Amino acid sequence: MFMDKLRASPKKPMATSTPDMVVRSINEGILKRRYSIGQRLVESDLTRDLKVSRGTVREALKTLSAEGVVKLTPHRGAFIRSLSRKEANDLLLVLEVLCGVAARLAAQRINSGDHLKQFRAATQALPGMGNNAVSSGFPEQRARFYQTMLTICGNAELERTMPLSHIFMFRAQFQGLWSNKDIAAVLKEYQEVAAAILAGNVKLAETRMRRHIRKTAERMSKLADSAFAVADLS
Amino acid sequence: MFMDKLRASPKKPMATSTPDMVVRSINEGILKRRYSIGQRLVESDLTRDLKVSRGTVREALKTLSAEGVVKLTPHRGAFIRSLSRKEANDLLLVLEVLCGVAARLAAQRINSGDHLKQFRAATQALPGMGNNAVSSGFPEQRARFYQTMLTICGNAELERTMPLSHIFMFRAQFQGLWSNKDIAAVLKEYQEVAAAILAGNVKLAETRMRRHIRKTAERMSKLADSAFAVADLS
DNA sequence: CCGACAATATTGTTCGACAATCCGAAGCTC
DNA sequence: GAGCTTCGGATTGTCGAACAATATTGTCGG
Repeated sequence: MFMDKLRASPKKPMATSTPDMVVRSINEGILKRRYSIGQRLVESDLTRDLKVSRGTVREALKTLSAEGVVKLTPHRGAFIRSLSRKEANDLLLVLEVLCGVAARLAAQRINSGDHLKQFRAATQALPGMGNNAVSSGFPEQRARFYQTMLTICGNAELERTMPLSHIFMFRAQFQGLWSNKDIAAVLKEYQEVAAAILAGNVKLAETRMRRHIRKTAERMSKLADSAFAVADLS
Repeated sequence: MFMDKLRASPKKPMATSTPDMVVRSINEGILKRRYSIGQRLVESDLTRDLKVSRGTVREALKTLSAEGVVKLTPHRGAFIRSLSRKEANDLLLVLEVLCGVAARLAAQRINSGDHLKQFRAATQALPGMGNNAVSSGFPEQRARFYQTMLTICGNAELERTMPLSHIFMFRAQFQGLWSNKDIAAVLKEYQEVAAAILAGNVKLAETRMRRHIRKTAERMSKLADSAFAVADLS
Protein backbone atom coordinates (compact mmCIF):
# COMPACT_ATOMS: atom_id res chain seq x y z
CA MET A 1 0.00 0.00 0.00
CA PHE A 2 2.47 2.58 1.19
CA MET A 3 4.97 1.31 -1.29
CA ASP A 4 2.46 1.83 -4.04
CA LYS A 5 2.00 5.45 -3.17
CA LEU A 6 5.68 6.04 -2.93
CA ARG A 7 6.00 4.63 -6.37
CA ALA A 8 3.69 7.29 -7.75
CA SER A 9 6.73 8.77 -9.45
CA PRO A 10 6.86 8.89 -13.29
CA LYS A 11 7.62 5.18 -13.18
CA LYS A 12 4.74 3.05 -14.38
CA PRO A 13 3.48 0.16 -12.26
CA MET A 14 2.15 -1.28 -15.55
CA ALA A 15 1.70 -4.93 -14.80
CA THR A 16 0.78 -6.54 -18.11
CA SER A 17 -2.87 -7.44 -18.25
CA THR A 18 -4.00 -11.04 -18.46
CA PRO A 19 -5.13 -10.89 -22.10
CA ASP A 20 -1.74 -9.46 -22.99
CA MET A 21 -0.06 -12.41 -21.40
CA VAL A 22 -2.19 -14.71 -23.51
CA VAL A 23 -1.29 -12.72 -26.61
CA ARG A 24 2.38 -12.99 -25.82
CA SER A 25 2.10 -16.65 -25.05
CA ILE A 26 0.54 -17.36 -28.42
CA ASN A 27 2.97 -15.12 -30.28
CA GLU A 28 5.84 -16.89 -28.61
CA GLY A 29 4.22 -20.24 -29.33
CA ILE A 30 4.22 -19.41 -33.02
CA LEU A 31 7.81 -18.22 -33.00
CA LYS A 32 8.97 -21.25 -31.03
CA ARG A 33 7.11 -23.62 -33.31
CA ARG A 34 4.75 -24.82 -30.63
CA TYR A 35 1.90 -23.87 -32.90
CA SER A 36 2.06 -24.64 -36.58
CA ILE A 37 0.91 -22.43 -39.40
CA GLY A 38 -2.78 -22.82 -40.08
CA GLN A 39 -3.40 -24.59 -36.80
CA ARG A 40 -6.71 -24.08 -35.14
CA LEU A 41 -6.77 -22.53 -31.68
CA VAL A 42 -9.59 -23.90 -29.58
CA GLU A 43 -10.76 -21.62 -26.81
CA SER A 44 -11.26 -24.39 -24.29
CA ASP A 45 -7.71 -25.66 -24.83
CA LEU A 46 -6.30 -22.23 -24.19
CA THR A 47 -8.37 -21.70 -21.06
CA ARG A 48 -7.10 -25.02 -19.76
CA ASP A 49 -3.45 -24.57 -20.68
CA LEU A 50 -3.14 -20.95 -19.64
CA LYS A 51 -5.51 -21.08 -16.69
CA VAL A 52 -7.50 -18.04 -17.71
CA SER A 53 -11.16 -17.53 -18.31
CA ARG A 54 -12.79 -17.79 -21.67
CA GLY A 55 -13.58 -14.09 -21.86
CA THR A 56 -9.91 -13.33 -21.45
CA VAL A 57 -8.96 -15.77 -24.17
CA ARG A 58 -11.49 -14.19 -26.47
CA GLU A 59 -10.12 -10.72 -25.89
CA ALA A 60 -6.64 -12.01 -26.64
CA LEU A 61 -7.81 -13.63 -29.85
CA LYS A 62 -9.49 -10.39 -30.89
CA THR A 63 -6.22 -8.57 -30.41
CA LEU A 64 -4.27 -11.19 -32.33
CA SER A 65 -6.81 -11.01 -35.11
CA ALA A 66 -6.47 -7.24 -35.32
CA GLU A 67 -2.70 -7.68 -35.53
CA GLY A 68 -3.19 -10.14 -38.35
CA VAL A 69 -1.58 -13.01 -36.48
CA VAL A 70 -4.64 -15.21 -36.36
CA LYS A 71 -7.64 -15.37 -38.61
CA LEU A 72 -11.06 -15.40 -36.98
CA THR A 73 -13.77 -17.28 -38.82
CA PRO A 74 -17.33 -16.98 -37.45
CA HIS A 75 -18.45 -20.10 -35.62
CA ARG A 76 -15.23 -21.89 -36.54
CA GLY A 77 -12.72 -20.21 -34.33
CA ALA A 78 -9.21 -18.84 -34.61
CA PHE A 79 -6.49 -20.16 -36.90
CA ILE A 80 -2.84 -19.24 -37.02
CA ARG A 81 -2.75 -17.14 -40.12
CA SER A 82 -1.47 -18.82 -43.20
CA LEU A 83 -0.74 -16.70 -46.24
CA SER A 84 -1.75 -17.50 -49.77
CA ARG A 85 0.51 -16.33 -52.56
CA LYS A 86 -1.58 -13.24 -53.09
CA GLU A 87 -1.86 -12.45 -49.41
CA ALA A 88 1.90 -12.74 -49.00
CA ASN A 89 2.44 -10.40 -51.91
CA ASP A 90 -0.12 -7.94 -50.57
CA LEU A 91 1.57 -8.01 -47.20
CA LEU A 92 5.01 -7.38 -48.64
CA LEU A 93 3.69 -4.49 -50.69
CA VAL A 94 2.52 -2.79 -47.51
CA LEU A 95 5.59 -3.81 -45.54
CA GLU A 96 7.81 -2.31 -48.21
CA VAL A 97 6.60 1.21 -47.63
CA LEU A 98 6.22 0.88 -43.88
CA CYS A 99 9.67 -0.60 -43.36
CA GLY A 100 10.97 2.02 -45.76
CA VAL A 101 9.59 4.80 -43.61
CA ALA A 102 10.90 3.10 -40.49
CA ALA A 103 14.41 2.90 -41.91
CA ARG A 104 14.22 6.52 -42.99
CA LEU A 105 13.11 7.73 -39.57
CA ALA A 106 15.66 5.59 -37.80
CA ALA A 107 18.47 7.03 -39.91
CA GLN A 108 17.12 10.51 -39.28
CA ARG A 109 17.22 10.07 -35.52
CA ILE A 110 20.26 7.86 -35.19
CA ASN A 111 22.39 10.63 -33.74
CA SER A 112 20.11 11.77 -30.94
CA GLY A 113 20.12 10.26 -27.49
CA ASP A 114 21.87 6.92 -27.27
CA HIS A 115 20.23 5.64 -30.43
CA LEU A 116 23.52 5.05 -32.13
CA LYS A 117 24.77 2.91 -29.28
CA GLN A 118 21.55 0.92 -29.07
CA PHE A 119 21.34 0.29 -32.76
CA ARG A 120 24.97 -0.62 -33.09
CA ALA A 121 24.51 -3.20 -30.36
CA ALA A 122 21.45 -4.62 -32.09
CA THR A 123 23.19 -4.89 -35.46
CA GLN A 124 26.44 -6.32 -34.17
CA ALA A 125 24.52 -9.33 -32.96
CA LEU A 126 23.36 -10.07 -36.49
CA PRO A 127 25.29 -12.80 -38.31
CA GLY A 128 28.02 -11.43 -40.47
CA MET A 129 28.17 -8.17 -38.58
CA GLY A 130 31.40 -8.72 -36.77
CA ASN A 131 30.60 -12.08 -35.25
CA ASN A 132 30.40 -15.58 -36.67
CA ALA A 133 27.80 -17.55 -34.74
CA VAL A 134 25.53 -17.73 -37.73
CA SER A 135 22.82 -19.93 -36.36
CA SER A 136 22.65 -18.80 -32.76
CA GLY A 137 19.17 -17.42 -32.44
CA PHE A 138 19.00 -15.64 -35.73
CA PRO A 139 15.25 -15.07 -35.50
CA GLU A 140 15.69 -13.46 -32.10
CA GLN A 141 18.47 -11.22 -33.35
CA ARG A 142 16.42 -10.15 -36.32
CA ALA A 143 13.51 -9.42 -34.02
CA ARG A 144 15.78 -7.26 -31.92
CA PHE A 145 17.02 -5.47 -35.01
CA TYR A 146 13.52 -4.51 -36.09
CA GLN A 147 12.42 -3.74 -32.56
CA THR A 148 15.33 -1.39 -32.05
CA MET A 149 14.73 0.30 -35.36
CA LEU A 150 11.08 0.91 -34.52
CA THR A 151 11.92 2.24 -31.09
CA ILE A 152 14.41 4.68 -32.53
CA CYS A 153 11.78 5.91 -34.98
CA GLY A 154 9.77 7.20 -32.06
CA ASN A 155 6.59 7.04 -34.10
CA ALA A 156 3.88 5.33 -32.10
CA GLU A 157 1.57 5.14 -35.07
CA LEU A 158 4.16 3.27 -37.06
CA GLU A 159 4.65 0.83 -34.21
CA ARG A 160 0.92 0.27 -33.99
CA THR A 161 0.51 -0.17 -37.71
CA MET A 162 3.45 -2.47 -38.30
CA PRO A 163 3.75 -4.79 -35.34
CA LEU A 164 6.75 -7.05 -35.41
CA SER A 165 4.37 -9.96 -35.32
CA HIS A 166 3.82 -9.46 -39.04
CA ILE A 167 7.43 -10.13 -39.75
CA PHE A 168 7.49 -13.10 -37.39
CA MET A 169 4.42 -14.52 -39.03
CA PHE A 170 5.93 -14.21 -42.44
CA ARG A 171 9.13 -15.77 -41.26
CA ALA A 172 7.44 -18.63 -39.48
CA GLN A 173 5.57 -19.68 -42.58
CA PHE A 174 8.57 -19.80 -44.87
CA GLN A 175 11.34 -20.74 -42.48
CA GLY A 176 13.40 -23.65 -43.72
CA LEU A 177 12.43 -23.10 -47.34
CA TRP A 178 15.20 -20.71 -48.32
CA SER A 179 18.31 -21.77 -50.16
CA ASN A 180 21.74 -20.98 -48.80
CA LYS A 181 22.07 -18.39 -51.51
CA ASP A 182 18.86 -16.74 -50.35
CA ILE A 183 20.07 -16.62 -46.78
CA ALA A 184 23.39 -15.14 -47.76
CA ALA A 185 21.62 -12.50 -49.81
CA VAL A 186 19.32 -11.61 -46.93
CA LEU A 187 22.23 -11.20 -44.56
CA LYS A 188 24.02 -8.96 -47.01
CA GLU A 189 20.91 -6.82 -47.40
CA TYR A 190 20.57 -6.43 -43.65
CA GLN A 191 24.17 -5.35 -43.42
CA GLU A 192 23.65 -2.73 -46.08
CA VAL A 193 20.50 -1.40 -44.48
CA ALA A 194 22.14 -1.27 -41.07
CA ALA A 195 25.17 0.51 -42.48
CA ALA A 196 23.01 3.17 -44.10
CA ILE A 197 21.06 3.74 -40.91
CA LEU A 198 24.20 3.91 -38.79
CA ALA A 199 25.63 6.42 -41.23
CA GLY A 200 22.51 8.51 -40.84
CA ASN A 201 21.99 8.42 -44.59
CA VAL A 202 18.25 8.96 -44.68
CA LYS A 203 17.63 8.46 -48.36
CA LEU A 204 19.89 5.46 -48.69
CA ALA A 205 18.44 3.72 -45.67
CA GLU A 206 14.93 3.93 -47.09
CA THR A 207 16.01 2.84 -50.53
CA ARG A 208 17.96 -0.15 -49.27
CA MET A 209 15.24 -1.28 -46.92
CA ARG A 210 12.64 -1.12 -49.67
CA ARG A 211 14.94 -2.99 -51.98
CA HIS A 212 15.35 -5.69 -49.33
CA ILE A 213 11.61 -6.17 -49.09
CA ARG A 214 11.23 -6.23 -52.86
CA LYS A 215 13.99 -8.81 -53.13
CA THR A 216 12.25 -10.85 -50.47
CA ALA A 217 9.12 -10.76 -52.58
CA GLU A 218 11.10 -11.98 -55.57
CA ARG A 219 12.67 -14.82 -53.63
CA MET A 220 9.30 -15.76 -52.26
CA SER A 221 7.71 -15.87 -55.66
CA LYS A 222 10.08 -18.68 -56.58
CA LEU A 223 8.89 -20.93 -53.76
CA ALA A 224 6.72 -23.93 -54.54
CA ASP A 225 2.95 -23.80 -54.18
CA SER A 226 3.14 -26.11 -51.20
CA ALA A 227 4.61 -23.26 -49.16
CA PHE A 228 1.41 -21.27 -49.44
CA ALA A 229 -2.12 -21.58 -48.19
CA VAL A 230 -4.85 -22.14 -50.71
CA ALA A 231 -6.50 -18.95 -51.87
CA ASP A 232 -9.20 -17.59 -49.67
CA LEU A 233 -12.59 -18.25 -51.16
CA SER A 234 -14.59 -16.06 -48.83
CA MET B 1 -18.30 -26.89 -55.73
CA PHE B 2 -20.96 -26.08 -58.27
CA MET B 3 -23.49 -25.57 -55.55
CA ASP B 4 -21.04 -23.43 -53.73
CA LYS B 5 -20.78 -21.19 -56.69
CA LEU B 6 -24.54 -20.87 -56.90
CA ARG B 7 -24.84 -20.13 -53.24
CA ALA B 8 -21.92 -17.73 -53.32
CA SER B 9 -24.09 -15.15 -55.03
CA PRO B 10 -23.25 -11.55 -54.12
CA LYS B 11 -25.40 -11.88 -51.07
CA LYS B 12 -23.54 -13.15 -48.07
CA PRO B 13 -25.31 -14.88 -45.20
CA MET B 14 -22.83 -13.04 -43.02
CA ALA B 15 -24.95 -11.68 -40.22
CA THR B 16 -22.69 -9.13 -38.61
CA SER B 17 -21.67 -10.25 -35.16
CA THR B 18 -22.83 -8.35 -32.12
CA PRO B 19 -19.43 -6.85 -31.29
CA ASP B 20 -19.21 -5.60 -34.86
CA MET B 21 -22.52 -3.84 -34.46
CA VAL B 22 -21.17 -2.12 -31.37
CA VAL B 23 -18.04 -1.13 -33.24
CA ARG B 24 -20.08 0.34 -36.06
CA SER B 25 -22.37 2.10 -33.66
CA ILE B 26 -19.45 3.81 -31.96
CA ASN B 27 -17.71 4.65 -35.20
CA GLU B 28 -20.91 6.18 -36.50
CA GLY B 29 -21.39 7.97 -33.20
CA ILE B 30 -18.03 9.65 -33.65
CA LEU B 31 -18.72 10.60 -37.23
CA LYS B 32 -22.17 11.92 -36.38
CA ARG B 33 -20.84 13.90 -33.45
CA ARG B 34 -22.76 11.92 -30.87
CA TYR B 35 -19.48 11.32 -29.12
CA SER B 36 -16.97 14.09 -28.76
CA ILE B 37 -13.21 13.78 -29.12
CA GLY B 38 -11.59 12.64 -25.92
CA GLN B 39 -14.88 11.54 -24.41
CA ARG B 40 -14.81 8.62 -22.07
CA LEU B 41 -16.81 5.55 -22.97
CA VAL B 42 -18.20 3.80 -19.92
CA GLU B 43 -18.92 0.13 -20.35
CA SER B 44 -22.11 0.17 -18.35
CA ASP B 45 -23.52 3.02 -20.44
CA LEU B 46 -22.85 1.10 -23.62
CA THR B 47 -24.40 -2.09 -22.30
CA ARG B 48 -27.49 -0.12 -21.35
CA ASP B 49 -27.80 1.92 -24.55
CA LEU B 50 -26.99 -0.88 -26.96
CA LYS B 51 -28.59 -3.70 -25.01
CA VAL B 52 -25.62 -6.00 -25.20
CA SER B 53 -23.60 -7.77 -22.56
CA ARG B 54 -20.47 -6.37 -21.07
CA GLY B 55 -18.25 -9.01 -22.61
CA THR B 56 -19.49 -7.98 -26.02
CA VAL B 57 -18.82 -4.33 -25.30
CA ARG B 58 -15.32 -5.19 -24.18
CA GLU B 59 -14.58 -7.09 -27.36
CA ALA B 60 -15.79 -4.14 -29.37
CA LEU B 61 -13.60 -1.75 -27.43
CA LYS B 62 -10.62 -4.03 -28.00
CA THR B 63 -11.27 -3.90 -31.70
CA LEU B 64 -11.65 -0.14 -31.71
CA SER B 65 -8.46 0.17 -29.74
CA ALA B 66 -6.59 -1.95 -32.26
CA GLU B 67 -7.94 0.27 -35.02
CA GLY B 68 -6.69 3.29 -33.13
CA VAL B 69 -10.15 4.80 -32.73
CA VAL B 70 -10.23 4.67 -28.96
CA LYS B 71 -7.46 4.65 -26.44
CA LEU B 72 -7.60 2.04 -23.70
CA THR B 73 -6.10 3.01 -20.38
CA PRO B 74 -5.82 0.31 -17.70
CA HIS B 75 -8.43 0.66 -14.99
CA ARG B 76 -9.62 3.95 -16.48
CA GLY B 77 -11.47 2.76 -19.51
CA ALA B 78 -11.82 3.75 -23.14
CA PHE B 79 -11.56 7.26 -24.54
CA ILE B 80 -12.30 8.50 -28.00
CA ARG B 81 -8.82 9.06 -29.28
CA SER B 82 -7.60 12.59 -29.28
CA LEU B 83 -4.39 13.39 -31.08
CA SER B 84 -1.59 15.52 -29.76
CA ARG B 85 0.42 17.52 -32.24
CA LYS B 86 3.08 14.86 -32.38
CA GLU B 87 0.61 12.01 -32.68
CA ALA B 88 -1.16 13.79 -35.52
CA ASN B 89 2.13 14.29 -37.31
CA ASP B 90 3.11 10.67 -36.75
CA LEU B 91 -0.21 9.51 -38.09
CA LEU B 92 0.06 11.64 -41.22
CA LEU B 93 3.55 10.37 -41.87
CA VAL B 94 2.23 6.83 -41.97
CA LEU B 95 -0.91 7.79 -43.84
CA GLU B 96 1.18 9.48 -46.49
CA VAL B 97 2.84 6.30 -47.63
CA LEU B 98 -0.21 4.10 -47.16
CA CYS B 99 -2.53 6.40 -49.07
CA GLY B 100 0.19 6.78 -51.65
CA VAL B 101 0.31 3.05 -52.21
CA ALA B 102 -3.47 2.93 -52.29
CA ALA B 103 -3.66 5.60 -54.97
CA ARG B 104 -0.98 3.83 -56.97
CA LEU B 105 -2.74 0.48 -56.82
CA ALA B 106 -6.10 2.03 -57.62
CA ALA B 107 -4.69 3.73 -60.71
CA GLN B 108 -3.05 0.47 -61.71
CA ARG B 109 -6.30 -1.45 -61.57
CA ILE B 110 -8.70 1.24 -62.68
CA ASN B 111 -9.29 -0.37 -66.07
CA SER B 112 -10.17 -3.86 -64.95
CA GLY B 113 -13.66 -4.91 -64.06
CA ASP B 114 -16.09 -2.08 -63.49
CA HIS B 115 -13.60 -0.18 -61.39
CA LEU B 116 -13.66 2.81 -63.66
CA LYS B 117 -17.42 3.09 -63.41
CA GLN B 118 -17.40 2.67 -59.62
CA PHE B 119 -14.68 5.18 -59.07
CA ARG B 120 -16.15 7.72 -61.44
CA ALA B 121 -19.41 7.52 -59.55
CA ALA B 122 -17.64 8.00 -56.22
CA THR B 123 -15.67 11.00 -57.42
CA GLN B 124 -18.54 12.73 -59.19
CA ALA B 125 -20.28 13.00 -55.86
CA LEU B 126 -17.40 15.02 -54.46
CA PRO B 127 -17.92 18.78 -54.36
CA GLY B 128 -16.46 20.55 -57.33
CA MET B 129 -16.47 17.39 -59.42
CA GLY B 130 -19.30 18.31 -61.72
CA ASN B 131 -21.89 19.12 -59.06
CA ASN B 132 -22.38 22.10 -56.83
CA ALA B 133 -23.97 20.96 -53.57
CA VAL B 134 -20.86 21.72 -51.63
CA SER B 135 -22.09 21.03 -48.14
CA SER B 136 -24.37 18.07 -48.71
CA GLY B 137 -22.74 15.31 -46.75
CA PHE B 138 -19.17 16.04 -47.63
CA PRO B 139 -17.78 13.69 -44.97
CA GLU B 140 -19.89 10.86 -46.33
CA GLN B 141 -18.77 11.53 -49.88
CA ARG B 142 -15.17 11.62 -48.86
CA ALA B 143 -15.61 8.37 -46.97
CA ARG B 144 -17.07 6.84 -50.10
CA PHE B 145 -14.15 8.12 -52.12
CA TYR B 146 -11.59 6.47 -49.89
CA GLN B 147 -13.67 3.32 -49.50
CA THR B 148 -13.97 2.91 -53.24
CA MET B 149 -10.30 3.51 -53.74
CA LEU B 150 -9.39 0.86 -51.20
CA THR B 151 -11.81 -1.63 -52.70
CA ILE B 152 -10.33 -1.14 -56.13
CA CYS B 153 -6.86 -1.73 -54.74
CA GLY B 154 -7.88 -5.29 -53.92
CA ASN B 155 -5.21 -5.51 -51.24
CA ALA B 156 -6.70 -6.92 -48.07
CA GLU B 157 -3.60 -6.14 -46.06
CA LEU B 158 -3.81 -2.51 -47.01
CA GLU B 159 -7.44 -2.39 -45.97
CA ARG B 160 -6.59 -3.98 -42.66
CA THR B 161 -3.67 -1.68 -42.03
CA MET B 162 -5.33 1.57 -43.02
CA PRO B 163 -8.92 1.44 -41.91
CA LEU B 164 -11.01 4.38 -42.96
CA SER B 165 -11.66 5.04 -39.31
CA HIS B 166 -8.25 6.68 -39.14
CA ILE B 167 -9.25 9.28 -41.62
CA PHE B 168 -12.61 9.79 -39.93
CA MET B 169 -10.91 10.18 -36.61
CA PHE B 170 -8.54 12.76 -37.96
CA ARG B 171 -11.35 14.61 -39.63
CA ALA B 172 -13.57 14.57 -36.58
CA GLN B 173 -10.95 16.18 -34.42
CA PHE B 174 -10.21 19.08 -36.73
CA GLN B 175 -13.54 19.62 -38.41
CA GLY B 176 -14.67 23.20 -38.30
CA LEU B 177 -11.16 24.53 -37.82
CA TRP B 178 -10.17 24.92 -41.44
CA SER B 179 -10.30 28.19 -43.27
CA ASN B 180 -12.20 28.57 -46.52
CA LYS B 181 -8.89 28.68 -48.31
CA ASP B 182 -7.90 25.38 -46.73
CA ILE B 183 -11.14 23.77 -47.81
CA ALA B 184 -10.81 25.01 -51.34
CA ALA B 185 -7.27 23.67 -51.48
CA VAL B 186 -8.35 20.27 -50.20
CA LEU B 187 -11.08 20.01 -52.80
CA LYS B 188 -8.63 20.89 -55.53
CA GLU B 189 -6.21 18.26 -54.32
CA TYR B 190 -8.92 15.61 -54.32
CA GLN B 191 -9.83 16.52 -57.86
CA GLU B 192 -6.25 16.17 -58.98
CA VAL B 193 -5.80 12.83 -57.27
CA ALA B 194 -9.05 11.52 -58.69
CA ALA B 195 -8.11 12.68 -62.16
CA ALA B 196 -4.78 10.88 -62.00
CA ILE B 197 -6.38 7.67 -60.81
CA LEU B 198 -9.09 7.84 -63.45
CA ALA B 199 -6.43 8.36 -66.09
CA GLY B 200 -4.63 5.28 -64.82
CA ASN B 201 -1.48 7.33 -64.32
CA VAL B 202 0.16 5.21 -61.64
CA LYS B 203 3.09 7.44 -60.80
CA LEU B 204 1.11 10.66 -60.81
CA ALA B 205 -1.65 9.25 -58.63
CA GLU B 206 0.81 8.27 -55.95
CA THR B 207 2.68 11.56 -56.11
CA ARG B 208 -0.46 13.65 -55.90
CA MET B 209 -1.94 11.66 -53.06
CA ARG B 210 1.24 11.94 -51.06
CA ARG B 211 1.38 15.62 -51.76
CA HIS B 212 -2.17 15.97 -50.52
CA ILE B 213 -1.30 14.33 -47.22
CA ARG B 214 1.83 16.43 -46.85
CA LYS B 215 -0.17 19.58 -47.52
CA THR B 216 -2.66 18.46 -44.93
CA ALA B 217 0.16 18.14 -42.45
CA GLU B 218 1.29 21.66 -43.28
CA ARG B 219 -2.19 23.08 -42.88
CA MET B 220 -2.59 21.24 -39.62
CA SER B 221 0.67 22.58 -38.22
CA LYS B 222 -0.80 26.07 -38.46
CA LEU B 223 -3.73 25.26 -36.20
CA ALA B 224 -3.80 26.59 -32.66
CA ASP B 225 -2.71 24.46 -29.73
CA SER B 226 -6.29 24.26 -28.53
CA ALA B 227 -7.07 21.92 -31.43
CA PHE B 228 -4.78 19.24 -30.03
CA ALA B 229 -4.70 17.01 -27.03
CA VAL B 230 -1.99 17.55 -24.50
CA ALA B 231 1.05 15.40 -25.06
CA ASP B 232 0.87 11.91 -23.71
CA LEU B 233 3.05 11.55 -20.66
CA SER B 234 2.84 7.78 -20.35
C1' DC C 1 -5.83 25.39 0.66
C1' DC C 2 -3.79 20.80 1.65
C1' DG C 3 -3.00 15.98 2.89
C1' DA C 4 -5.04 11.61 4.68
C1' DC C 5 -8.69 8.69 4.81
C1' DA C 6 -13.30 6.60 3.60
C1' DA C 7 -16.90 5.85 0.19
C1' DT C 8 -18.06 5.15 -4.43
C1' DA C 9 -17.61 4.06 -9.29
C1' DT C 10 -15.54 1.53 -12.80
C1' DT C 11 -12.75 -1.82 -14.75
C1' DG C 12 -10.45 -6.68 -14.71
C1' DT C 13 -11.44 -11.35 -14.45
C1' DT C 14 -13.88 -15.47 -13.42
C1' DC C 15 -17.72 -18.75 -13.61
C1' DG C 16 -21.78 -20.88 -15.38
C1' DA C 17 -25.39 -21.12 -18.61
C1' DC C 18 -27.79 -21.50 -22.95
C1' DA C 19 -28.65 -20.79 -27.98
C1' DA C 20 -26.61 -20.96 -32.59
C1' DT C 21 -23.79 -23.12 -35.63
C1' DC C 22 -20.48 -26.28 -37.65
C1' DC C 23 -18.60 -30.91 -38.35
C1' DG C 24 -18.44 -35.67 -38.81
C1' DA C 25 -20.71 -40.09 -38.40
C1' DA C 26 -24.56 -42.98 -38.89
C1' DG C 27 -28.12 -44.22 -41.51
C1' DC C 28 -31.10 -44.22 -45.68
C1' DT C 29 -32.12 -44.59 -50.70
C1' DC C 30 -30.90 -45.95 -55.15
C1' DG D 1 -20.74 -48.11 -53.08
C1' DA D 2 -22.07 -43.16 -54.12
C1' DG D 3 -24.92 -39.63 -52.82
C1' DC D 4 -28.02 -37.51 -49.73
C1' DT D 5 -30.29 -36.60 -45.14
C1' DT D 6 -30.40 -36.67 -40.30
C1' DC D 7 -28.60 -36.57 -35.90
C1' DG D 8 -25.63 -35.61 -32.07
C1' DG D 9 -21.38 -33.89 -30.19
C1' DA D 10 -18.12 -30.18 -30.17
C1' DT D 11 -17.28 -25.39 -30.37
C1' DT D 12 -18.33 -20.72 -30.71
C1' DG D 13 -21.54 -16.50 -29.64
C1' DT D 14 -23.79 -14.10 -26.17
C1' DC D 15 -25.66 -13.38 -21.82
C1' DG D 16 -25.87 -12.54 -16.69
C1' DA D 17 -24.02 -12.35 -12.17
C1' DA D 18 -20.41 -12.08 -9.08
C1' DC D 19 -16.14 -10.60 -6.88
C1' DA D 20 -11.42 -8.51 -6.67
C1' DA D 21 -8.44 -4.69 -8.05
C1' DT D 22 -7.93 -0.10 -8.96
C1' DA D 23 -9.13 4.81 -9.82
C1' DT D 24 -12.00 8.76 -8.64
C1' DT D 25 -14.53 11.45 -5.67
C1' DG D 26 -16.05 13.16 -1.33
C1' DT D 27 -15.07 14.26 3.49
C1' DC D 28 -12.64 15.61 7.29
C1' DG D 29 -9.36 17.87 10.31
C1' DG D 30 -5.58 20.90 10.23
